[in-house]
Amino acid sequence: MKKRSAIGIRDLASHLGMSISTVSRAMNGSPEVSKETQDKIRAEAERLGYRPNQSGRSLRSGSTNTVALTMRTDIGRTVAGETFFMALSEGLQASLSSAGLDLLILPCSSDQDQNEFLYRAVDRHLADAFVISNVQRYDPRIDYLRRGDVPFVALGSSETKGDYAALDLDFAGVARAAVDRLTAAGHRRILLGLTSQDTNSNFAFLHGYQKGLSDAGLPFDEELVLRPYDRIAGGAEIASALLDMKVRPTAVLLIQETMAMGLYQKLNQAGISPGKDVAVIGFRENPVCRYLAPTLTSFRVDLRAYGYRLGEVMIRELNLSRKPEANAAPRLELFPMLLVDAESG
Amino acid sequence: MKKRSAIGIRDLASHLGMSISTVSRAMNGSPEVSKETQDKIRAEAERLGYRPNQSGRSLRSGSTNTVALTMRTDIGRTVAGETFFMALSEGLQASLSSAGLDLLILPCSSDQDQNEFLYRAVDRHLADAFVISNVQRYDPRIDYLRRGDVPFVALGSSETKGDYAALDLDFAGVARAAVDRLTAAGHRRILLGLTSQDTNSNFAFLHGYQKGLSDAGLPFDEELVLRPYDRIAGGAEIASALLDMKVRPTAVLLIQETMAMGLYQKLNQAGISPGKDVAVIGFRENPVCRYLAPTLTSFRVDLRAYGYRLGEVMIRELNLSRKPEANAAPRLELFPMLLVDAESG
DNA sequence: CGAGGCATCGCAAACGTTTCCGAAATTCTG
DNA sequence: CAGAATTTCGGAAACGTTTGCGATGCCTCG
Repeated sequence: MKKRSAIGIRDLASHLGMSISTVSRAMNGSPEVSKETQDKIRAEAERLGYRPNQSGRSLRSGSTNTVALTMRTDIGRTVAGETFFMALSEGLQASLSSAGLDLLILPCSSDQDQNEFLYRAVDRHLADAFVISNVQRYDPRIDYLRRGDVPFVALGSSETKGDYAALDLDFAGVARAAVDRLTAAGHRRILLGLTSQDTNSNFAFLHGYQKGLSDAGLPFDEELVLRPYDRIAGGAEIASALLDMKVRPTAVLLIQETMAMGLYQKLNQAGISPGKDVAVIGFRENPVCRYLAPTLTSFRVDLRAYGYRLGEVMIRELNLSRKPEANAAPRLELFPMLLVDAESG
Repeated sequence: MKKRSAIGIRDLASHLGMSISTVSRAMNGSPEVSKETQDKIRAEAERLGYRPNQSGRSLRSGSTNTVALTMRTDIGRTVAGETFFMALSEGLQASLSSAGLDLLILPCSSDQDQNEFLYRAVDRHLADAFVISNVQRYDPRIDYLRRGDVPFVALGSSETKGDYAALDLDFAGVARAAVDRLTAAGHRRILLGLTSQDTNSNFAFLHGYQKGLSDAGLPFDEELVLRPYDRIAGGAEIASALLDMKVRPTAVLLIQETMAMGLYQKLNQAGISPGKDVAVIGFRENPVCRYLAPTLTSFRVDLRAYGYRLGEVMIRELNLSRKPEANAAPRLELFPMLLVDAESG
């Protein structure tokens, strides 16, 4: 059963007539071994197909040269998460590999607690560093990682205090810009579609929305904020709510662009045409937006670049000699997004 | 820097006043240690927050208790891809965890060679077993894994011979059923939209299509087979081709349902209404299909169940005492799909 | 020419766990 | 009740790698 007699460093060393330590150093590019010997060893390693065993290596050195990205599979299952994680990890991978790091994704299913899930991965030392996604407004994982002194980057902002790195899309900025645009076009009642999750992005989006309103001297009406559960079907919910209102809003701002599908459908059924009777703006452009009719005005982000930047931040964290300050503010970086001027708003 | 003074099995043993071996056995549920001692050890482990170090464990035992799913990120970046892998890995995870196995996703970006990518992961012994996806028509990874005697399941069928397990959606069956349905409705010229990739699913789909035609006594016309590169935009290409044909096809069968978006748009622009003037059937239903107008007729698969089944097959493979037969046929299992009778065809 | 420095490499001790083997304690058998 | 069988546990050797330290040879410099 355990047939796999892979070639080990010992075999390689004896083939070469050299010591294990020299071979090890050569494979790791240590300056202590001469250039020629390195080349010879590398060549022989290639010839014999030797690749260092990761377990032995990380057992001894304590590092795996790997960073793990945690991902909730139930999030991605909505059409929403769509291209997000794939494109992101593509950029992340590219960025990390330039520093000799590997990427690995840890999928956390909906029936698992995402906190316990992370703790387990950390304790088993599956990776040297972690990217946590689906960050909650107050996220205990952040404290855990900081306490354990394991490097990480939060993908998404949080209210949890402390000295750590975080990267997020500019939810607040986008919401504000969208509201600015709508008020400039004369809209005064703007429906806001959030999600039911307790993520910080909801709050940031809401704050941007409020800021945009006050910029225009408009009052904030709690009734105009909706938090449907499902993504696509949530759009229909929002449409229904809109249709039921006595003073009907003339614009809708969606944190989830896929909500536009349900919204469009429901509005059309009611004889209200989106983009004409009601302006619609979505948060993040995705390929589907371009095939809605009318095409959906939204904000574009280069997800691959976003992932690449995420990797850069991670590499910085790994090289950081940490002097943890207790109550410092998170080092939050917001990634820019660009307005895509389409037909719906 | 290496502050992480995690608690080890030695600490736990000395805390308990027992030997390391007993503790190790207790943690692994060995029958050699009495029930009471096990409980006591488990409790203390819980109290101290001890979790076995994965590196040490797998170095000694040679197994990681982990299966890896390889995934191309450029595939997933298409709209359908991500919901596919997310839902799949959710089911897979559930299934594997019932056998005490962990799941881990290895993302392979578009600028990496997916063969080398796998070889590296295998040689470094990142996981005990692998699920390879994006299986090519002749896939060298299969030979590699068989030669190395590492357990794996191919997610997707292949022409590569040998004694190995494979699981796939029933592309051929679906294509045939779709064609049967269309010919029964009187269609005689059916456009077929494949992808430009060299995957076996393209061939299976084509074969099912041909079988369906011959069932109805219709000739096969190579001209009716299109292989656009992009998914959504590919739909537009197909529409253009359709419009240009002298004898215009009255139905379209798509291996990629997202092609329907571009197809619909282009057809509508030309004054041809899909579902009325031209019947359209897609391969796999996804949430978007329901929001197309007209709704897209397609075939449904419970992706979570698909993933769950994948896990079961994997577990079977892991328990299999392998006596590799050289030229045996792959043990291919086809997962059933269900017709969703919608408006477009 | 001798002493010190540098470049290059080998020896052996870890890293944390599993597991073979033997020892001790307990129960069973005749 | 003696001996055998069984249960329960501890000692210690691995697993494959990295790395501190010491050894060797060679070069340089006073």
